[in-house]
Formats: sequence, structure tokens, C-alpha cells
Amino acid sequence: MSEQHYCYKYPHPAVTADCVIFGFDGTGIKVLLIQRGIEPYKGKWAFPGGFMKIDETAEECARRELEEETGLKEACVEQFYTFSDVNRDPRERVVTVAHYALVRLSEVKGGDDAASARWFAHDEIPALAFDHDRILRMAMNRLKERICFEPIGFELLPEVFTMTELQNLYEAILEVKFDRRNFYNKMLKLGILAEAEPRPANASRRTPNKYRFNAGKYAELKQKGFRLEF
Amino acid sequence: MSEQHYCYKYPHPAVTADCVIFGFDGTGIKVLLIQRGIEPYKGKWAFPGGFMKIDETAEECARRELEEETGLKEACVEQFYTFSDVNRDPRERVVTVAHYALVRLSEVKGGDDAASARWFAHDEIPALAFDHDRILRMAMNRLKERICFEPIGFELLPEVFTMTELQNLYEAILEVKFDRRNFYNKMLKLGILAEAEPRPANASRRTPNKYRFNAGKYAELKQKGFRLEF
DNA sequence: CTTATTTGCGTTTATTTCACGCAAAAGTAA
DNA sequence: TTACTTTTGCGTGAAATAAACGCAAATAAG
Repeated sequence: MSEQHYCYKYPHPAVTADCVIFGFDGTGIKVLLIQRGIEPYKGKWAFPGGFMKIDETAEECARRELEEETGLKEACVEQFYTFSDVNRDPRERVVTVAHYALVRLSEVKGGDDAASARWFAHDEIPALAFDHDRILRMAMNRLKERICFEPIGFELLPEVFTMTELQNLYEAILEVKFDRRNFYNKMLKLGILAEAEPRPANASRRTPNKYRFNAGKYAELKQKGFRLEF
Repeated sequence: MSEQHYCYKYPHPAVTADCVIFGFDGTGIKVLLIQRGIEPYKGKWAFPGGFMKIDETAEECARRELEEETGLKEACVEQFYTFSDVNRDPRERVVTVAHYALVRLSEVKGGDDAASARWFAHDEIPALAFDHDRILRMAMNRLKERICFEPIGFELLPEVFTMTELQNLYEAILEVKFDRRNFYNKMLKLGILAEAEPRPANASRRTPNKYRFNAGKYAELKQKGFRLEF
């Protein structure tokens, strides 16, 4: 047995942070998975994650994992649940604080071990290691809830986007279909969108308007207690 | 130094579960706090909580704490956030999985050390130990969110209650005022209330109707995707 | 005895959804 | 080319919902 330097009077579980990384390719939601190279669950896919260092918070740990895999330092990262089933890891007792991250696919660079990392669409998720299928289900549910209260969707879109892209994003996350015209009206009436370019003179009917997220206006609305309703 | 039997190759934080226990006395929300008898934060008030055993989940640990303080085995307990700031406990690195519990005050018995336990109203919370003020703020916010989607409010009321009690509960949690008549209409139209007693013949105008929560009807509605809106 | 409060059960009006219409430009297939 | 479909911007009316408020009976409080 190797050296065991850290001793306690009572048993301590290991604590890890996992990071479910969501991206959006203009049509559907994607999830970044890593193929495990070692036992247990060798060959199975899993979320980026690792042991929390003794001088970092769980969120900092999750951000570290995110950066290792995507190169992104700034991103929307939020903790959503802590999984503590007794036998969720066969090696030792491991409690994991699960997070999700929202990233713009265009800004993602291949990470350290890009060879074993891949983006998967919602309907092509392979067999996952540990209890990661349960973690994914919970992450998706939390995403659905959050997008109705906070404009987190914009974290997944490029700076400038079209109304159709925005609608595709909402439809992908909520797994529903909206009437295009109603979605258009509702979003504009909310006032959290700004026209990115003043629509060129040569604009044809099929050249869509470009928008960007208006954070200032959103902050105003939020104070008055409001809600992105769908 | 005492015996240190449990050794690991890397440092492991301690993991605790805390339990913010909410009750409702017919007018306002109450929180159960325990006065600490030992350092650190001796004399300060804190939520029931303790170290997670190696063979129990965080929720089981929270339920154990709940039962020790209230005698209640069955209650609505939900995890809401894990706090992992590096210095939140001066003794050692402690990560806590925070839960809230909803209990009926009438069913609560004094716990093991009832002497040091007390119910506090929302506006008379004393100075709290550790980062428990932050934990309380987060618990209240989560409660506000949840009550708009799930009928968790009924966990706080007695089996049979009046419409006014129900409204007081919603107003206390959401910290708003409703028009009595609109609240009445909305709740009845939802269909999740059942009349508890068929309203006696000698009922005067000031004898309020008694209701109970109709779980079956709620299950129906939930399937169709619905929402307690306020 | 007078006044204020509580309860049940409405109605009216404003606001918000929701379903759908329409025309212009541009791509698609014959 | 021609005919057809798709995409986009911008409306509009009907239906549903939320919000404001009326009223009378019973009774508790002063």
C-alpha cells in the first residue's frame, strides 16, 4: 500500500466536482463527454470531473475541470445537486457536487486529452459511467427550470444571433415547439433583445434580423420581479 | 493527539448535512435553531446538522438530524445547496450539504436537547454560527421557488385547514399580499383542494369552510404539465 | 348598540395567450 | 423559365386569464 499521509479520527468520504458541459450548435443541445481510460468503468463515457483540492471550493474545482477540457476560463457554471449514494463509486466513498456549464461551441478549443473527449447530441448519449446517467437527467431538468427564470440561454448562443436560432435553442432545451410568430412577438415585447445591426438597406425578406442580449434591460426587469414565461 | 484511524493518500474534507427546519404557526414561517454549547461559535445559534456517516447518504443524515430534534420520521426533506467555502469551519475543512425540511408544528415533540432548541420567526433570527445566515437566505429563496411549482405548502399545514390559513402561508413564504377573493377563486379553480367537512347546517357566515389537500387531483394535473401560479 | 371584521360568492374590466393571416424575397425542382 | 415551397417580418381577432372590486350576512369588539 502507498503512503497514507492524511489521517482522521472518523472516516471521511472523498469529495469530487463533476461538470456537465452543455453547448448548442444552432439546432440541438450537445453534451461534452470523456471516455474513461482507466478502471472502474474503463471505456465508458463520463462527465469531466475530479477530486476537489483542499484549498478550492466545489465550484472552483468544476471550473478547473471545465478549463482543462475546453480552455474556457469564463463561463456560466452553476451547482445543481450533490450525489452521495453510498456505493456510487466502487473504489471508495465518493460524494460528488454536480455542476452544469454553458459554453459557446465556437469558443471551445480542444482540451488536454481531446482525443478521448467528444460532443454528443441529446439523443445519441452512450452508456455512462458511475451514476452519470442520473446526473445528466437532473442537469437537463434543472436547465429547463432555469431557462424560464433566467436568460441563461444567451450563454449558449454567439454574441449576435437570429430570432430563429434563439427559438431553436428554447425548443431544444424545453423539448417543445413554438409558433414562430408568437415566439417572435413575445421575445421582442420582453425588451431584453437589442438589434445588433440596424438592418441594412439591401435587406431582403429572407435576411433575418440580428439581435444581441440586452443585459442592462434585463437587470431592470429583474428588479421589478419578472419572468421569462413559455 | 487522539487515535487517527482513517488514513488517505490525499486530504479529505469532512462532509456534514445541515437541515433548515421550517414550520408554520398559522401566521408566519418559523425556523428551528439550536444554540451551540461548544466552540467554535459557542452560544451562537445554528441549524441542526452533523457529520455524515460513512454508510448513509446526505439526505439520510439530514433526516436523522431532523428526527433527533423533532421526533419526526416522515417529513418533506429536500437538498438545496452544498456549501464548500474553504474556511467556513475554523476546525477543519468541512463541506456541508444543506437541506430544508417542512414540518407540522403540531406534530413536533421536543428533541433530545430541547433545552437549547427554539423556534424563531422570520424577523427575529439571532446571530448565526458559521455561514448559516447565507444558508438560511438560500433556503428561503428555494422555498419561494418551489412553492410555485409544487404544493409543498401543504406539508406545513395541518391535515385540515381554512382558506385563510392557506393564504397566510403563501403570503408568509412569498412575502406578498393577495386579494382574499382572488386567492380564494384561484385556489378553488385549481381543483387540488377538497372540502374536508360538508359544512354543517348551523354554519354561520363567519364559520370558515375546512379543506384538505387533494393529492390525487394534484397528480392528475401534474401529468398534464401545470403550475401553481402567483 | 354601533362599528369593524370575517366569510362566501359573485361581476366587470384589463391584460395576456394563442391560433392564424398575409405578403415579399429567395431558394428548389421541373 | 415556371411553379412551388420556405423563410422572414409584421399583424389581428378570439379566447382565456388575471386583477380590481361589490355585496350581504354573521359576529366579534368597542
